[in-house]
Amino acid sequence: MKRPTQADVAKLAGVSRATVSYVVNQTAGVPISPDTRARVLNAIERLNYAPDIRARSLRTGGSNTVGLLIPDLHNPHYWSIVQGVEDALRSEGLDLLLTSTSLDPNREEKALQTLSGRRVDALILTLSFPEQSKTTLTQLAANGYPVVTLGNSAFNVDAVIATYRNATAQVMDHLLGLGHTRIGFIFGVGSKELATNRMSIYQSSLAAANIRVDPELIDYSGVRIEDGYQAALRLLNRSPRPTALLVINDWLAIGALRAVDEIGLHVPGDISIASFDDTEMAAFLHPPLTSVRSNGHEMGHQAASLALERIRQPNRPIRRVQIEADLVLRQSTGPAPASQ
Amino acid sequence: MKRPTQADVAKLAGVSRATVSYVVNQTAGVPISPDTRARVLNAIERLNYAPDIRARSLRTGGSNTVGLLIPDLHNPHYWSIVQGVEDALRSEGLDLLLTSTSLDPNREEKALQTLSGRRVDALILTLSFPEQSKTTLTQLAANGYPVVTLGNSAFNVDAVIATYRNATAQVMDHLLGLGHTRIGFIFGVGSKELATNRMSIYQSSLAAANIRVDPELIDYSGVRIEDGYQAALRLLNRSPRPTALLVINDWLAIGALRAVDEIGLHVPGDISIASFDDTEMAAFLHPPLTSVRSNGHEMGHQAASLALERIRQPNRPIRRVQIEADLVLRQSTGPAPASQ
DNA sequence: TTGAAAGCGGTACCAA
DNA sequence: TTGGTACCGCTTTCAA
Repeated sequence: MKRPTQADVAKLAGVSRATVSYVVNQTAGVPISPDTRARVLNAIERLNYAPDIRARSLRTGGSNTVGLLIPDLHNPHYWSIVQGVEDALRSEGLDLLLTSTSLDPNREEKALQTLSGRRVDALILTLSFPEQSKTTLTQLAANGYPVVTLGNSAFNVDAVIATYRNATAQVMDHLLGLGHTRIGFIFGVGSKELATNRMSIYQSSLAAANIRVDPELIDYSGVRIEDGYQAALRLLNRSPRPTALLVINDWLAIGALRAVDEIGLHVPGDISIASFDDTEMAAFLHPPLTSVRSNGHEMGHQAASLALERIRQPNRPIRRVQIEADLVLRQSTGPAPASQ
Repeated sequence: MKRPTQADVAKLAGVSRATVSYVVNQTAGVPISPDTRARVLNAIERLNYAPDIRARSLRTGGSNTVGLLIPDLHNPHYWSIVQGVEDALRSEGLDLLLTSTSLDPNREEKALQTLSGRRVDALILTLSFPEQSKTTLTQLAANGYPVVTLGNSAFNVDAVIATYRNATAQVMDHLLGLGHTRIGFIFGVGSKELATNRMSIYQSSLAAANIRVDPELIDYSGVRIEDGYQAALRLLNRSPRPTALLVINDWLAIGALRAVDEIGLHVPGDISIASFDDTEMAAFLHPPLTSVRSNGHEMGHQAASLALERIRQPNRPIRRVQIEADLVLRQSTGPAPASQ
């Protein structure tokens, strides 16, 4: 039981294959008599014909599709990126091909190859392991293939990056200003390189306040909620106990909140918690989270725009779009408890 | 700057296109001399050649890819479905093509067509608007195209369905047993048809306990957290106030928890909350949610297995896999408050 | 207004 | 062990 092809339609309608193509695509400048058109349409209907996109794309050279690579399905931040890309693409009538690498370094490069092997019109990449994927990516770019990196500007391609510098400094100042001196950091990220800048600002902010950076207060956890929970338990068992926790994303912060709760402490009375991303849920948690907003939707949208521009203007100079993160204050941060 | 093709490689290596194909695919039964192989490999390397998957798939008839349609990126339940599908596929070396419809009825059918137009080897569909997509889907199935529906068994195709019947009755009995008589229902679902069975059990359970089904206690909300929050506010403003809230999924339950909090009430002291899906976060919320677990990962995994079977055995009889939801009790449900 | 045929980039059969 | 070539399903000149 094979799917019907253009030829089947042509035969049934008693026309040539070219004619079928004309009516299917409403090809400009090729007038078709109402009668023929009707016969073709009828045949299509009866056979339930739908064109083979592979063949069309092979012939025309364009696929009308953009490929998107994201690292991990578990972090809601990425879903807003996907949503942003999708919205932008859809409004231009393009399709989205989505792949996740589940934070597997080997998968990432393979996925890259698969995606580009499909000859999608452009690639939007949120890399977790830039080092691993470097060769493949560089070669693609060298071939003139439209590539946009998201959250990474280490390659010679269009890029969208969130600049966490100021906002991270702000959140640290916020915590320091509230009198916190022992600030734990739950650093659960797929690949360390992704967030080194945030780490270094965490450290330099402490240094600027004349506070020693205590390695015991930095926890390199996994990326699941459970990992955030465990990390928080570990940190809260240090003594003296930290009075604030900075968490690398909202998702892990959920786990941290639970840990505080189970130990019988309160947020923000005993422990302040601040995180990154400000995803949809942040404002609704208990208590609502102070979070550094990095607007995934906007990032996705911009990335898609860059991709479209590049498709239409292959030779325009490389562009980098920066999206400035900002701090959203809510109830999960407060003054450090008076004494310890 | 076009990407190199097989022909380019052949020319550079001084061999025929066929030979290139042989070494690329390590075609069984076609021995290639070490020398030629080396020359070809070298040419591939130098040109940075990667085969065009469209062309290959066109010729071979298989794409090694399964398409997955999900309704909505906002509900974490779907994330776990995607993850389940992906895991199953990956272990068999297949690729995943993901599309979301953002709960737009028009998009759903269009996405269906795009996906099938790509001639992926199979389609896994989580339909929100079965009525709209009926024609397209039926025709695909009639053509013998491998299709698996997830959460819907209304079509004559392989299907994975979660049976909520028992677990929903259980959660209702649980609440009724705790003395709740006014149980609100936040029914925020992309399309009503998706959860009518849960609704009817909600109603019949009440009836069986001789409790009138109060339409005022059923809130048809949207699908975002904010919607769940607003719905809860509305319900909690009824008088007499409901003492328990059943929420159609964990995501909306986050909003409901927030609403209770803001009104100054407590869960479960004043209000019990139970929801569906039992996604990763449920156990970590404040308080941990009583939830009907429908194991999205398992559903996705099973769906992928059915798809694979169907690909390999196009004529095997249609199979339906049922996944029984079960109730997970946590701290968000408790005895109804003594008096009102 | 319609049709014939070349070709997109591969695969695989058959011959050499 | 390698090469020639028909063909997958479509688009797009060019001619009729």
